[in-house]
Amino acid sequence: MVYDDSAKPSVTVDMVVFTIIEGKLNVLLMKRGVEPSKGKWALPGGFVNIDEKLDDAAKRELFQETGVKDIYLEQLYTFGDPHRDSRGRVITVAHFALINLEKQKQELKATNHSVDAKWHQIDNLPELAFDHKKIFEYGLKRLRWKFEYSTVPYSLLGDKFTMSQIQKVYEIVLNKKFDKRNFAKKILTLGILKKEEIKKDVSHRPPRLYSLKIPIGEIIETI
Amino acid sequence: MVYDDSAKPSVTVDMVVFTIIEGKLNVLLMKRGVEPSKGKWALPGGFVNIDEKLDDAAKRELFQETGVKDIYLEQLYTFGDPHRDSRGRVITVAHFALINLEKQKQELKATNHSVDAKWHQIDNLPELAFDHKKIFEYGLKRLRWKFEYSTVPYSLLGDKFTMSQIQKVYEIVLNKKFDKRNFAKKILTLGILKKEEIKKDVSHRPPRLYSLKIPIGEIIETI
DNA sequence: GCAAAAGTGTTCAATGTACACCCATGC
DNA sequence: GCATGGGTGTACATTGAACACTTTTGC
Repeated sequence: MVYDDSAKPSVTVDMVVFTIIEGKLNVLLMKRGVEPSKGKWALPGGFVNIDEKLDDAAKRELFQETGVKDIYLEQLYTFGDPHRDSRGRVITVAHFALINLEKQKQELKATNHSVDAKWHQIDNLPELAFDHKKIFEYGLKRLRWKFEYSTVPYSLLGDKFTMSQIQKVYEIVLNKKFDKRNFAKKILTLGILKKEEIKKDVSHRPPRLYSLKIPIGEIIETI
Repeated sequence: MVYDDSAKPSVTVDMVVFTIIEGKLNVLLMKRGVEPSKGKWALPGGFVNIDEKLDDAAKRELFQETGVKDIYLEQLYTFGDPHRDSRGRVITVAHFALINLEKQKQELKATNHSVDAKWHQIDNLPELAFDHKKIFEYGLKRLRWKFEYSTVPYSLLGDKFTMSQIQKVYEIVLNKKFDKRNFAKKILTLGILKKEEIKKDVSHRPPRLYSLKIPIGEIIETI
């Protein structure tokens, strides 16, 4: 070891996990069962193991706490104010994640992990522990930024989707409406969608399904 | 303390510091005086003190090692691969910095700090220690991104500058040429420059000086 | 008067925005 | 046949890109 261990900060990961539920943008929060801030809501997260990559730590914590896996995850920012945590010096590497709840449903039901984890609509959040409000806001800003400049929005959708499903996701996250002709034009000229079959069994004109040509997150590199 | 200190990673800050020298983009490197990688070049950086903010640690290390201060600094990314440093688990919070060397000149000369610090042209870098090549490349990407979408380019200029000085800085960093009519039009329509006086004593048509209306870094928030 | 860099406008292409009607299905 | 959401094109404004000549100064 390089210097006196007692002078070392602790390192945690925290996650701002977004999903869409019933047409609303939601973020995952945990009710804290221990001090400090016992009973308050906080972002999911925990300590990084000594031999573990940062994003592996984030995925492990999220799975342990909620049973959720197979998510889109990227690093957000590192918060290291000396007094952000009353337990001592705790530096947290915040991450940003998106999940499609439909794909996870069995998972969530099959485990008991989610007892103190709950989705909250972002326009109606409780008070958050530590500096988690700031971290959440940073995550929300990143989310909206990503919707302008990347393919990550598709991680909120299934493998195949209709144009109006894409549009709804954008409208929910960016909190504004789009003209559907212009929206379709813009999305299609990006050239990232592959035409799939026409969806059947709907009580209106059957829509075309699309899928992604390229992996999620590939179009513009995170900066 | 929260858990066994021996299982704690160490936390460092590293910096990718850019400047322009003689029309070329340069990055600051330190020759390592101790193992591991003794004799190799590395990004400036060091351990974070227990009661110190991350960006304060970055500024302190940079000042200790080079005598440089008053720089533009922002957090870049946190690199935490368990095997990135042979000394053990070392998580580094990388930062990105820009300095105007003209403003620093007295400083650099007045101190002895710079003995093993040296500016290197970015198209002619030596082999770097640890994963610093990756960190450098991430910093360069961020630098170019910032030139498209923010006012940070002005941190490479003095308080007053001519349009062609701005253009040169952009051309050096982005490594391409611009048409001066289009360039001036684009910069001026951003509305961030204030007209200053006309520069005198040049052996050609005297240019107008400009200054920044708003603080550096304000136009677009870092994401 | 000449060398050096400064300053300045128009045309064209591409992109973004506003806007409305018909279509295919289930019931 | 009607309710539901799906699909599509044109006109206009804005933005970005190409392009060349005149101006002001020091020497």
